[in-house]
Amino acid sequence: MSDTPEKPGTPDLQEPSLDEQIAAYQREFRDLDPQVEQIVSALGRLNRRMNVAYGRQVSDLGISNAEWEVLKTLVLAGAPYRLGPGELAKRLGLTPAAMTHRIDRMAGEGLVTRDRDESNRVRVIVELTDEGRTKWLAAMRMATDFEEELLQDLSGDERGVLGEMLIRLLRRVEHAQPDAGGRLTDLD
Amino acid sequence: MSDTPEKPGTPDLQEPSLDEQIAAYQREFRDLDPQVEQIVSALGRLNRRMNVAYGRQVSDLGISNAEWEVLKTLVLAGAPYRLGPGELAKRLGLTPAAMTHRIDRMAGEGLVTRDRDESNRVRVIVELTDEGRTKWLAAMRMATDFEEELLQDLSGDERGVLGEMLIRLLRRVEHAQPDAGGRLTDLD
DNA sequence: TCTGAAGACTTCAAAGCTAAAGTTAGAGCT
DNA sequence: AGCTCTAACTTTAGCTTTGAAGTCTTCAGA
Repeated sequence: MSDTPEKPGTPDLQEPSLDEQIAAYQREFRDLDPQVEQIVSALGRLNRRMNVAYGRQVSDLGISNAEWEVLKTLVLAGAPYRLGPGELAKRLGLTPAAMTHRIDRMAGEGLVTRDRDESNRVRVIVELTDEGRTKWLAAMRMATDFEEELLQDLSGDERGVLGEMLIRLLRRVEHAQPDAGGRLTDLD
Repeated sequence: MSDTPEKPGTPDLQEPSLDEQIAAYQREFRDLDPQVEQIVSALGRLNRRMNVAYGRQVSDLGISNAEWEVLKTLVLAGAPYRLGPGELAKRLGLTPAAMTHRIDRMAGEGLVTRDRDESNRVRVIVELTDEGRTKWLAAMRMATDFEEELLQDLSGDERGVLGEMLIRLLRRVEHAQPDAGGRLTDLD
């Protein structure tokens, strides 16, 4: 009964420290480059933690991380904040089937509307509602506060350097085409 | 018919470029710090792409990303590569229920064994099989090759700087305790 | 105009996860 | 011994996602 009090839905996550982990890997796998491993593992852990943090924040608004992703995508499309399910699915990396269900829920919650395109009745138009936009804005404020806090220890120069390096890595992964050898391709 | 030929299970993922995305956000949200946004978005995208890449690689070994996580955790525990379901669940950030099912599958595939602890029959011991260890090793080789390729453009010095900065960020997120205000907490 | 084909979702069945409700073994009292 | 409590899984019900199989336009040809 003394353990960390957490919101349900978020198990505890007890990992060995990064240093311990790298040391253990080196014992088991001689060829490991500890510097590379440090970067890769830190990236992975950072992301996990960040996603949890985002999830908790937006849950206070009554939405899930998944729903927030949809809101962001619609806002990014620009006014009038409309996209078809297929396009949404592509940008979010989901199957169209999953998108259908997600839109169902969100429409039920009043975050978006779903209508047939009258000029081409095969198409469907998903549009952000005012409520959806309001929630997006609130989530955005919380997220940017959190992100600023996260980067607090880095100076402006350091941030520039970090951003530049990450973008170089990103380019390497994004530009790598789906290839025969099974390396370097996209999506989660 | 002309689109990228991909393995099934991995939708296309068509996002706007990072620059476009940041520009769009600035139009919609005045307070945005583009430098922060660049770092955060790049982190997120990098991780998505990397996870997909890992997933494709290990699928060639007939295992899923989820199974590979379990193999890694067992190996990290060190010889004789044993852990209980509860401990595994904590380290992987899963519920015990999910762990039970995952172990079921993996035991069925011969990657691990599941036995009751004779000295304390409430406990269960999950142990890596030789086959499991072999697959872990093969996956590890593919992963490290991929990671080395990913970091190819960074010099040794740059890698050091990057790693150090990421660890500083990680510390900030990991040390932040689950708190009342709903910020900075853990798990995926 | 009718037919066939393609495109854009939607529906359906099955996989994998979470939350909550069991089970069962070991521990501490009385 | 007998009881109750707790710990460590397992089981059950319900979601969310995927892959595959529809359904319903629209368009191009015959």
